[in-house]
Amino acid sequence: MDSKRPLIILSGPTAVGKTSLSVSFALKENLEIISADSAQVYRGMDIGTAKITEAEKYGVTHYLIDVCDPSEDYSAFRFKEMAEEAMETIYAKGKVPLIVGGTGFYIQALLKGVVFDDDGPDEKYRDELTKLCEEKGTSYLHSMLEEIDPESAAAIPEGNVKRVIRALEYYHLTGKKISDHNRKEALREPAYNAAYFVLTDERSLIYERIDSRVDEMISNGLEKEVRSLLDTGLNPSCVSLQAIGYKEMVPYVRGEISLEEAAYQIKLRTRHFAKRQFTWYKREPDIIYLDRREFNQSSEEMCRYMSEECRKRGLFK
RNA sequence: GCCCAGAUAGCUCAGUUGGUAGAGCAGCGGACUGAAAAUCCGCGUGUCGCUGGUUCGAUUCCGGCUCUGGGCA
Repeated sequence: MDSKRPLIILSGPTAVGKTSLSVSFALKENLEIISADSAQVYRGMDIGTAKITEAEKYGVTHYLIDVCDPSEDYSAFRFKEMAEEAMETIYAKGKVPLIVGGTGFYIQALLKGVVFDDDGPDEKYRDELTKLCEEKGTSYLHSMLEEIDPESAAAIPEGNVKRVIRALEYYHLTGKKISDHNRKEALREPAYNAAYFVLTDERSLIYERIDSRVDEMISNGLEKEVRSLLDTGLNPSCVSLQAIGYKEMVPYVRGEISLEEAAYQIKLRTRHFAKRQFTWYKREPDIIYLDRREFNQSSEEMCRYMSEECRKRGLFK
């Protein structure tokens, strides 16, 4: 019936328990896992990203973990390229890929086959615009956008400098409006025959889990991990160090804030992140929610349900 | 026991020359198409500690009480 290739996705807010469920399900259905996580790609960033350990993998093959140096800039574009390559490998083995991770933006790019048709990022141009913004203010940049692409200017608040810069960059590289591009891409149908699961739980429970996980990270040596990253000469403003847990530990390591303050900030920002993830999923169509409360927290029951849903969609032969 | 200072939103506090109040943070909602664990936008009714009094009207002034700091004994 559906000629599209099969794809299973398991996403959900941070600290909800995706990793453990994904391994159980992969073992049950003989799947291989591709990580859709913007931070676990970086080598040497293990504790703060709650990266899966070899022991936790139980022999399941994982892709897109530890594939970048922290000095590199990973992106949705790179994720899509690398994930597609990994998927070919998996299909060639006669298996179905399981995408696991909390970066909804990456999943969207892959699932809908979004085309990134410019040659970005243009770091030089970005730096130029950033400097311009510092000198002349955010309204100046925004009015530049207003001139070339009023629709984007209306959609992007003046204060959102990163997205204003991206819109300007897109025009700079292609001569086209990013608003036209976005409108076109938004109409895309999924490129795969997919089952998109989102694992959820009561929010207060997730918040509690976040708090205790952050405490664990700190007692497991997050400070040391951040120190050794900085010791390699890594610039604290690079993309990898903007990840939660790292960004907040840097000022502590420099002696600017207390450990208590750093821990508080990490917990807070992780909660905010989880909330943003919830918002993202609300907007995504065709999500199959897996609410832990409805499965009595039993991963066995959740796996059974996932298998059923996949069969219904013809994902398994 | 006495003296002083506090007591206002979940927290830290501002304020009302007497007409029932507002910031930051938290929290909640939202945006997002090559930085996404990034970045940004929106949402503020709470016995103004309790209790008497003065007043048309008290969270605001006066008295008493309770609690919390600090000081003196």
